[in-house]
Amino acid sequence: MTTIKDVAEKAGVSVATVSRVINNEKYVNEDLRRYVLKIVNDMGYQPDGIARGLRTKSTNVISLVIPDINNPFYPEVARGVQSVADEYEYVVILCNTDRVVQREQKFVNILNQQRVEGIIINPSGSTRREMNILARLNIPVVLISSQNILPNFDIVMVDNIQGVGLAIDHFYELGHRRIGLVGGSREVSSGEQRYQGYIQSIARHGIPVEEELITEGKFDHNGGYECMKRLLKLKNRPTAVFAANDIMAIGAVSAIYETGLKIPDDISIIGFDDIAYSRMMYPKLTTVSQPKFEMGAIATQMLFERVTGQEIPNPRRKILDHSLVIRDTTQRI
Amino acid sequence: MTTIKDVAEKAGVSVATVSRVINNEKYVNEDLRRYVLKIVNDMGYQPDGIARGLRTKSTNVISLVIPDINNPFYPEVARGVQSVADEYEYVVILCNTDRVVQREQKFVNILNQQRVEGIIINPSGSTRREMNILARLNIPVVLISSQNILPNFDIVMVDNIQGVGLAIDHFYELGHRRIGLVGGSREVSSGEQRYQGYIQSIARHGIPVEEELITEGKFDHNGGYECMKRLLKLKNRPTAVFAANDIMAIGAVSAIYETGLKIPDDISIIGFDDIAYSRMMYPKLTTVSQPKFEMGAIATQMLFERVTGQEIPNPRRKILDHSLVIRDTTQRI
DNA sequence: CTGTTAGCGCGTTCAG
DNA sequence: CTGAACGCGCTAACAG
Repeated sequence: MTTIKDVAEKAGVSVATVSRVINNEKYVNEDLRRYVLKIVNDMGYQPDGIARGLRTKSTNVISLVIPDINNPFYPEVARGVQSVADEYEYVVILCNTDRVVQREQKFVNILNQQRVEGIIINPSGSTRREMNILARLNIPVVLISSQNILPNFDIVMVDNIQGVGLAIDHFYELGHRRIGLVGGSREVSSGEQRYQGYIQSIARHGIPVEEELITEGKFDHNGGYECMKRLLKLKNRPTAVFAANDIMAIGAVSAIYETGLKIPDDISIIGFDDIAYSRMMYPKLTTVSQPKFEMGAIATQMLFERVTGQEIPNPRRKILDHSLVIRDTTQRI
Repeated sequence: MTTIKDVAEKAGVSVATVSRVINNEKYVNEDLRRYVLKIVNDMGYQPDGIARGLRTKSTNVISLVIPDINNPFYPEVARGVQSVADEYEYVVILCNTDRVVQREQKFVNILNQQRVEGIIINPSGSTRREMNILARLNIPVVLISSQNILPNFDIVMVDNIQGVGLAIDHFYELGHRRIGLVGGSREVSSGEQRYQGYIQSIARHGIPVEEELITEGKFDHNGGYECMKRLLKLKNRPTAVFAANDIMAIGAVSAIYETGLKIPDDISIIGFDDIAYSRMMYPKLTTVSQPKFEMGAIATQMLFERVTGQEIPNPRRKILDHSLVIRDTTQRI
């Protein structure tokens, strides 16, 4: 690796001058600048980001920590993150925890050591202990799609309770009264919130909440499949089902098809997220849409406002718009 | 941030001793070690990865550069990469180029400056120029699912030509003779190879190659959709279609459904990759399966063999097994 | 406008 | 077994 010193020697100037040239500082003679630049190019010199980082206390890297890279929701968020990170000339380290909290903590530790300048995270769990670990880091943290137990972090999310409300309202208007829940793990905040949204909406319509209609599983395809299986075994099975996310909804669809039932003729179904696949599948999935790319982009924007040292005293909470996208998996009873 | 010096002062020892303790070196008194360790924990000291990196010339980070994070194929590969990176206590910087070559080059430059220790890449393009840029880096590079123009890099891939052969053979055995191609961009090597596989297999069965049955589009849902649209407009449309990857196949399915045709009754279809959706959708997609997770894991393993300085003289080429997974989108004519 | 000097935080000699 | 001194490659003062 050629260093700044090599360049300086070859150019017959001091390292300081080379440093000034490559950092585009003023106060360097135009001719000299051009000359040095030429040498830099000739030698293929690229400044060592590590050494520079040690000096400037900046690494130009942030990180995105997510629970499930196989759920297309997160890649879409990641694209949003990258798009604004690009503007700032930052790279992003993507960490996928596969929902194991222990891995998440290990990542956070390593990231801290690597001196990333900020973290955007959708926690794999939401206990106070985990939040404390994040709080102890001395770098900005933005939470995505997650309720904060400690009021320390900026948050970007949609209103899950209202979102689920839209879904249940739609079922109600279509005449459904026996509505099941294919719920996600209530140990993560979106799981809990969507559960609450279900309960509240059902109650609001004066429908009795029935335990047997409520299931809970992992936030993935198999989780949805298993939950739906249970619902289908009921003597009096639901005519409509809300699933806590699209992947679970797709799992539920698989379960329903397996028993020979038709969608939406026999059972209506609504998901949450509006991943790309929802409009690629047949029948196309009715779902509560949340702005994934924007969520990543806005979170990153908020992160950089802190990374760049702007003093923003209070944690901010940004609620993004959601909407019900009615497609082909819902039908009047 | 507390530094090694702070710890040393508090413990009343030299920084060298603290360094030895945290790096688990021998030759330090057991009692002293325990004492220092306690101080380290009390103060919550974490060594600065940047400073350490400057000294040791190692950053403990590698990178994975992919063209399309929205194609579930790549997240699966990424999981494989992460799984072995974890073992080595490395983190991985994920760069998504959205298939723009220019972005890829920018990433590679930044990564080089950040002194990542190795790169796993599925190039967004495959020109000699791009390969040269990679070759000039002085770090190990492993190519995934990509032919190498320059014989400089380790490669992990499946035999695309044989893979497509499996698909065409299956069509042939089912009685199909009019077989269309929903092809991916031939500017990337997997696109070109799968095209060649199609041509060769068709010819091998003594079927005349017809230009009108061959289309080419972007390697995504819309690409497949557009290609299929063109095929459907033909006076004499194909009875079977091979798509260059599953996402394109799903796009083709959308196009077919839009015209009211049935799958597989009216048209049979086979994809490539075997992404998770392929078995979640209805009808379930027949496809050529390649081992995604393993591909990432093996590539990373090969990368680390070079990162850790083992002298492996010749570039290696690892061909992984593929197989045809027959599901519900193919049928006897 | 340019060069000299001094660290950033750490790991590594080399003495002791 | 332990400590003092040096330097990794770079940028930030401070002189000139």
